Amino acid sequence: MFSSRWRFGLDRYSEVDLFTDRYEADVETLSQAIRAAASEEPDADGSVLFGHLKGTVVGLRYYTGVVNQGEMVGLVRQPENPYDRNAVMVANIYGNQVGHIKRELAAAMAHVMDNNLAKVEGVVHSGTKNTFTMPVMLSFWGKEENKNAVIEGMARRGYKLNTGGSSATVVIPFFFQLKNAFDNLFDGLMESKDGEKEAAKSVGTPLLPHQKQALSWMCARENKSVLPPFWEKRGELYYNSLTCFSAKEIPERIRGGILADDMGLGKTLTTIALILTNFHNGKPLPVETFVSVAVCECVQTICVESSVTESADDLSARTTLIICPLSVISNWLHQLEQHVRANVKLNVYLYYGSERNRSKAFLSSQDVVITTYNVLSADSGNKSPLHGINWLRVVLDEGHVVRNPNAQMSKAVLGLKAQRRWILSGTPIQNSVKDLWMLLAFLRLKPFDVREWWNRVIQRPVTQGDRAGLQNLQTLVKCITLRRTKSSKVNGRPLVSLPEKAVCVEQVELSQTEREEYELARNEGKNTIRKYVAEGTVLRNYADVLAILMRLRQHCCHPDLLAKTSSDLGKTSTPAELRERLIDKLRLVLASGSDEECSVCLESVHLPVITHCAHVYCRPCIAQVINTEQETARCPLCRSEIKANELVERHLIRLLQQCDSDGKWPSMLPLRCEDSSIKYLVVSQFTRFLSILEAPLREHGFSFVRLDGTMSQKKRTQVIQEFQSSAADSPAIMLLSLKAGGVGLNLTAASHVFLMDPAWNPATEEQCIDRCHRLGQTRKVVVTKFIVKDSVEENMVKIQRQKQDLVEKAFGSSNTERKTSRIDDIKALMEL
DNA sequence: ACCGCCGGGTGCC
DNA sequence: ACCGCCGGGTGCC
Repeated sequence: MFSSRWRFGLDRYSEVDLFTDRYEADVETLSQAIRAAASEEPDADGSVLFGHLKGTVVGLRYYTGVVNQGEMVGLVRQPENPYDRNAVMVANIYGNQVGHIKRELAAAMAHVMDNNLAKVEGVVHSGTKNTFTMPVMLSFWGKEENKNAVIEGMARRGYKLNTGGSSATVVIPFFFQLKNAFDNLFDGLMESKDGEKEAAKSVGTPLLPHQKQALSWMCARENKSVLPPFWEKRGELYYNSLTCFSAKEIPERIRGGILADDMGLGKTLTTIALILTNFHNGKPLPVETFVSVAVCECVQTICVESSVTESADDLSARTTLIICPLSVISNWLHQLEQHVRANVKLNVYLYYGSERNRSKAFLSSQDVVITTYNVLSADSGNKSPLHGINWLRVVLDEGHVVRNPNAQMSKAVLGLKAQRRWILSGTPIQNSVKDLWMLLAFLRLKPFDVREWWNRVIQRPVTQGDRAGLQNLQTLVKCITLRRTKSSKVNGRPLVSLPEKAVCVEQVELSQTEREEYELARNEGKNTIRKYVAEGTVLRNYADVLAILMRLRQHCCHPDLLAKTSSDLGKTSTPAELRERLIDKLRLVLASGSDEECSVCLESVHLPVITHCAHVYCRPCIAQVINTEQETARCPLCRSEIKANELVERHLIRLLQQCDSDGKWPSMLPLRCEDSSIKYLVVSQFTRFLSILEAPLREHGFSFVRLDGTMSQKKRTQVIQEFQSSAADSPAIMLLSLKAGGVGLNLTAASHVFLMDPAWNPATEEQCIDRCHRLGQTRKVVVTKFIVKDSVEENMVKIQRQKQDLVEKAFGSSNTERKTSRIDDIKALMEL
């Protein structure tokens, strides 16, 4: 199953006998990869070349548009043309008309174009000096299924497409190289951008070296007149080497670009510094200060670039408009407050809410106006003040959020008038090359702000694996982007250094009762496993073995965690009552955390089902157990008989948010809040354990929030914001489910981490710790791992690194050697 | 000659 | 356009 485009590509190869069948195995992966990279927009990058045709452009002498040798031209239907409703206009890249396609050919093309059977593109190879007509090479592109219709339709009108060309050739061996290059498109964009610039005095926070570099680069991008990528001066003309277009006037330079630094490197601070440092003519923004002495300092000219040429600018433009997602508005306000000197009066207006001041005069008198994409989008159309102002600068924060060109938001963004344009984004490409178009269009990077040219010159070549296309894309991105990652280095030193991290292991003693209960369970388990070992049935009962381990781990956390067996549900229940209770139980389990671990696969429960003995598993996992053991199938956790038709599924249940919060204060949480500003992450992989912790935390008057996998994205954002706040009444503790949230989760407000129970996979723990031990962390990070002494937890830690291996062996190949070592692992774990 | 041929006028769609 | 086409002038060789 591969895409028609690729089938087409392969047919080509067999035709020209370049490749043999051995490449066919790669086709699936290749097509998938390309599809993923292109997200298939059928009219652009999903198209194949039908063929070429030499045509004629006529009427040159009536129009001013000129073309160069090799220049691409656009073909536009003119159904309203009074002389011929089939008219096809020929225009150069700036949209200046060059001529028309000759009538008879236009009639044939009109049929193809109007029925959307193909897109027709033109390149002029010769005759550019002609007075009256010139030849044009037309190529027809479209969906594979329309190929024959187009070829036949043209042939019927006397035009035979030459289908022997090779422009659509996809050179497979280069593909992976290209794919790799594309993945690294935004890497290493620091070359020759290593000047540093001091921020204006009004910036109160000293910039780090890499931030000074960024400031220097941003000022240069705003002030220096550098030709945009692919433009060069040839005599009196400016020439674009990609499209072969030339113009007398200097192409409009891109004043701005993409700051694509990793999260946490200070894009916001750098942008604030830019606003204050680079006003007109490279001078700082003139701001009022409360202390007269400081006025002199602030207005003082710092480091005026000699190449500043702003004569054509509207010097009355003052305001920088910042557009961001709602969730980061507070961050901007906070950082402006934090980084702008206290004695500096910067006029900042938050253009948000129904009472917002829509006066253009008022808005353009501000230094900074902040608004959201939604407000901008809602405003656009009906006399939007934001669209009526010629801004000094527009900044798109988290710029990658606008990437669907058809969205209202995108149109609103593209309609803004500004002298300088910036995009801030940690991840400028979300999915594919396509995402870049919006960014280039916003920056008005001609000619790529027109989709056709972008598609023809960059997107299609790149998605079809063309080397030159990718190289052009790289050049393009390189010219307008600055990106550093956390691992980038300045003068051989890392950009930022993280504060120290200390990890200590706290051994926890079980109370006497707990120890007795634990030993009981352990001996039971030991005996069971011993029996399996003796019978040689360890592997057949592997799920059971893992369940035993799980129960022991739960013992180490809290007795209430231990799943109740069916006897607790009441043996006298009627089947209907039992079912009712089971549904209730499953609802509780799901409500308290869908990332509950399945005892069979050890992963978060996926497609949860509950057994009649009230244990929750992934449906596929438990189905496999039942399938293997057939009528003798027993619950891996409690050995009750289980039947496939007795499993109760989630979709029968109306999920209710409910927290199981009874429980007793676990003695293992030694919170000492000496410094009241220190915040804590309390992490467990058992969300029910987090629930158990809630009551005692409440009792002891701790303010806390909770983040687990069951929460909606909106709720998560809200909780994170609350926790990250430095306000005095903000929560000091976050109860965090180990697997909740993505890698991007930023919990730097916390500096202490309590890992309440060891995870099978040490990488999971590391990831969790990194949520607070990351850029933005100012304190030393202290991590405490609680391990119950003389328990399975200790052994778990010992074999943590082998866990992945263990699971693989459990469900992997049937290799005898592996089986033996697997059994050894289990024996070690149980101290057998 | 209801043709052919010549040469001037003319010219996108 | 150093073309093609059109239409008026013209007409044996």
